[in-house]
Amino acid sequence: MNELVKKQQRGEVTKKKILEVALKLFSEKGFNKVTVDEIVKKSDSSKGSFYQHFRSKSDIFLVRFTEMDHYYLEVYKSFPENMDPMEKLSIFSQKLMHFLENEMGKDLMKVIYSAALESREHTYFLDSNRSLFKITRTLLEEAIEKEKINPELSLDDVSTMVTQSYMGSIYHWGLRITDRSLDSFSTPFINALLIGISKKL
Amino acid sequence: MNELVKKQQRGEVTKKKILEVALKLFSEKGFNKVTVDEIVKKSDSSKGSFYQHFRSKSDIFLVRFTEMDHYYLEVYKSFPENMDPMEKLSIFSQKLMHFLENEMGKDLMKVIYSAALESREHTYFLDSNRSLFKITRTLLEEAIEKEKINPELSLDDVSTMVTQSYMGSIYHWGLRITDRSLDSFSTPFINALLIGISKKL
DNA sequence: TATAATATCAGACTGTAGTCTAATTTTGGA
DNA sequence: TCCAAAATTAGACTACAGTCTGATATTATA
Repeated sequence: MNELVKKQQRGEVTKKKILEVALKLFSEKGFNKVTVDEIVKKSDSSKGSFYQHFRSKSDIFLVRFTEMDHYYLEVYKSFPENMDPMEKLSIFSQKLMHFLENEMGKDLMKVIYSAALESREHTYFLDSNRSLFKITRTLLEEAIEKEKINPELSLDDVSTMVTQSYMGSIYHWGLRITDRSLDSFSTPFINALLIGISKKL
Repeated sequence: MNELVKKQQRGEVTKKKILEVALKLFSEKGFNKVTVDEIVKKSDSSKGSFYQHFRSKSDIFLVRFTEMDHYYLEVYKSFPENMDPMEKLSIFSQKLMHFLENEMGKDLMKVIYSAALESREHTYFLDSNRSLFKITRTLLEEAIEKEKINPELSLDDVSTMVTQSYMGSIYHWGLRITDRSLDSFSTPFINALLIGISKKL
């Protein structure tokens, strides 16, 4: 065991150290007040190591963001089999937003949202949200099968709309200087959208 | 006349020159490939002048973006008096997105959306959209008066939702590498939202 | 018109993210 | 075990947005 750990690449240890120190500094002082030089100094590392393990300063946040994939899956699996798929979607979205605000925080979300627009690799954001998109797509697929959704809309259509509504909620909240919670903004919005795409009786 | 022009502050002439040169360079090479040094050199100006007239490099784009206020008002005023307010909103939104894509362009929109998240002055974005928000709010007010909207929703609620849907449409489109137009993404989304906030019969 | 206050301008300077190169360590195959 | 290839590391260096200072021009006021 010990040997196995030791045989793990030295690099992984360094990466973890840098990640920890960086996240600690970001939470203490805010992303913009922390420099990469400070991070590498306080983690007894170097610029070379930093950029060996992370593509950019904001990549630190992206790594944390992406690590949380498993949470979405847990929420998804927690739904009872027979629950209305539109209700699942609504609750899933609400829990997602609550999670993003409380576990990730506004600073992180703003940095990621901004960096995604600036990054030339379009994979940046979409990759790290892949498992999230997969879940909402699955839920929407179920809703279509159960004829809960306006039959004029395709799975791609509604899947895009849900993505747009998530992005709109988060971006809007990121801009506002407010104490109101993200989900207090997002829930009415997403629920209105879900009504809008529902099959009319 | 000539005298009046001459009496205009020297500064305004410089500002205009910088703006023109910068926009030309941005459209030729893209925002990120143009440096402020290049802009001031090619406009026979200096860093001092640049930052005298603009708060930042991206402020150039914001100025252009904000100059276009009057367009929204024209569209708004073009609607016949008796048109359904929800239809007005739908058409207004569609024209807005078409305008943003074709007159502003994706590069500009991405830069502005990203800079807004990074700027410490929260006025950055909201200010430059003030007249837009005013119009959508007026349209929503009219819709509420005519009882077209779910009475459980306040004007603030629906106004926020429309803003969220605009931001979501634009942000989502900004991320995607696609030839599809912005309004082909935004229109179904915004229309679904409008259905979702409508008063049920 | 004289002068003080303000606006404009030039360009050197600073801060910081990210790159590059060369040294060192680790690993995997012979 | 030995060595070549690959991974890791250090830190000097570059690029560039934005700041600062001091000079010059313009305007407002007396």
